[in-house]
Amino acid sequence: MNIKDVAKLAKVSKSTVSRVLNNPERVNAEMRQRVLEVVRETGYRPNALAKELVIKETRLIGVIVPRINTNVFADIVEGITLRLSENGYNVILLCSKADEAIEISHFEFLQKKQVDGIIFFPGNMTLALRKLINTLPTPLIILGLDDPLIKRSVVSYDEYKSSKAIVEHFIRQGHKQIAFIGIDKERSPVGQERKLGYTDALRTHDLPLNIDYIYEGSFELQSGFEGAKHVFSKSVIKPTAVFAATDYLAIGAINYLQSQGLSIPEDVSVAGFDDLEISVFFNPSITSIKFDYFHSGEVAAQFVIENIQEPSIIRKYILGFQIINRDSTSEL
Amino acid sequence: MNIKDVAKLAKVSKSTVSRVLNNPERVNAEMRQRVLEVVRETGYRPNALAKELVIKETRLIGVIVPRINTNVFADIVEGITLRLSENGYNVILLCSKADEAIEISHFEFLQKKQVDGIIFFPGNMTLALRKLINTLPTPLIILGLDDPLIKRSVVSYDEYKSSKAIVEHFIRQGHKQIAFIGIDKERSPVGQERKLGYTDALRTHDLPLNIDYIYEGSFELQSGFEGAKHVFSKSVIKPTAVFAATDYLAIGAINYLQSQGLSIPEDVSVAGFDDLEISVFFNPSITSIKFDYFHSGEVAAQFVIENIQEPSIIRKYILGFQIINRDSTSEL
DNA sequence: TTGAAAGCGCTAACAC
DNA sequence: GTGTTAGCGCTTTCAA
Repeated sequence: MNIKDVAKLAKVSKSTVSRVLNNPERVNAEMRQRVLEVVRETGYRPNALAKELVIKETRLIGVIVPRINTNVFADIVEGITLRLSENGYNVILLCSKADEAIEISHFEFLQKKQVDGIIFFPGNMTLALRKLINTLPTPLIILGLDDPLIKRSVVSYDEYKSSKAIVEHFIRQGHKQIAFIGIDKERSPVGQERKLGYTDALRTHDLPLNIDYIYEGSFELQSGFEGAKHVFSKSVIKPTAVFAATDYLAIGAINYLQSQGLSIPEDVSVAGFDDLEISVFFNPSITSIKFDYFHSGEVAAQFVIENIQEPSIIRKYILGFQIINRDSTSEL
Repeated sequence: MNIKDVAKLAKVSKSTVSRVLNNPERVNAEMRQRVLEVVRETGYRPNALAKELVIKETRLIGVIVPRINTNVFADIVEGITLRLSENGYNVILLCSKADEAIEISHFEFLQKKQVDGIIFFPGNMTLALRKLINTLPTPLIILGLDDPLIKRSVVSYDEYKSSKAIVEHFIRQGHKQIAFIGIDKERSPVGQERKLGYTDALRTHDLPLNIDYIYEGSFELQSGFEGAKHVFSKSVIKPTAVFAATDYLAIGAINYLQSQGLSIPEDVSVAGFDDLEISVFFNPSITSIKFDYFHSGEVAAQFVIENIQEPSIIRKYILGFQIINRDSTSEL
């Protein structure tokens, strides 16, 4: 069933059917009725491929993320999807596993598919990727990473500032021995930003940087456990506070510390990052940094729509954060 | 830049360019080199819309889910996405908010977009939806709900059997006063299945059904708290065990019980459902039912691919479950 | 207002 | 092996 068949059945031309579907006001009521009747009876669905080939607009946005099933990415993707659909756009979702080769092939795929725009959360930034991003003819929004050499709108998270803020929060509470359980450079650039916030906070407040206080592993809960074990067995003077680069890591760390008979926060304060839904119900409830990831997805969606209409606009949006002070941390 | 431009630059015909890109072995090496050279230099990307209009295959699968940012759906979507992309398919992701009208409009959208297949996780099943599902010309896989009147391949979760199993686990441990904290009928059909497993387990073992032991609310943590409060304030004889229909609800319930000075599991055993990543690290670690949602997504992907090749095949896959016995439950 | 015809960028017979 | 041509299903001038 195509437009020609409908036209025949309604005894009108293809053009008229097309008009009824796209500019109904431009066709007189009687014919319009005839056509709509046929459309209803036959269940005719206009072929979007053919239409889009002509109008050069697919109303499709490509979304490239390293993963989907983590709180952060799932929130972002839902924010993007909902906001886009409010504006008549839909999402082709692509998972990159933070692998550059996959990312590049996704870009090629999306170009072929003629998407109207792309929202990209890079794993790591490389030369090849940066070049690709700067030369791609498609509207493109970068998520999570503000590279000065990239001329695109960006939605980023102030990993550095927020990390620094929570470490300074510890310092204000009188802590001087502060450990950091983070994420490997190789695994994510995010880990480095959060680490830098930590080291700079110490430096700013003239506290020594103790290499034994730093552990960098993976995102997994287990890595938080390992990290705390590492830090607390290695160091001579034990830390009084631990900044974990995610709430999962914080929970893992708390588990280790409690298994060693330490009380949180009486013996050690522990803070996390990302404020999981369960963090408030954990025992002790976890002090954390909260970003509204869902909203960042909405903003990215807004940006890409804006860029489709006005490609020259470059915006930078840095998502605000909150320190949520709970029972896992206390004054020294 | 289109195929005609490339042809001109390479001094060959459009067909030759097309062949180089789709059946390179059918064109001699010299011309192939010339064409590939031009493609590389110009960065030409063939327009997939035009191609797909001819070959009638988009290699796109529509995925309709109620939400994205919950552990369950995020896992499913990632499973689908990864498995599909291994097979050269990609995903258009649509969020329905479990709203029938939105679901129906998504189906229409996907038909127009000429997707090769659809994977659909319905909110609730209605007459209109069932009819649509049975008549849609597109290969379609149903997720999460095995309706006897639907003639499609299905991937489902044995909510009933698993719920019954965990309640029977309680019964084997000597519990007789078992409460249920579930989810409103209106919110999700899943809630009812889990409740049925609960009531049937009691019935099977000749235990009385006490209406005061049942609370049905939302998915939220807070609802678990409220549920426990409700059950424990209302009942004369207090329950010795609580089956919560999700781990979030279990955590909420545990929080309430602990706030009342009760020890878990000494005073009350609490079991959850879905085995969140944090459940093992919670204090006490939570007894739960584990489904491999990621894998269910992979299976759905497999089914839809199979249906594209062989539309007549109808398969039913019921995902297995495991009871994970941890510290939140014990013998009476 | 309506219809005829050209064209979007590609593939696939078919003839050479 | 290569080019010519028709056609996929739609929109959009243009003329009537």
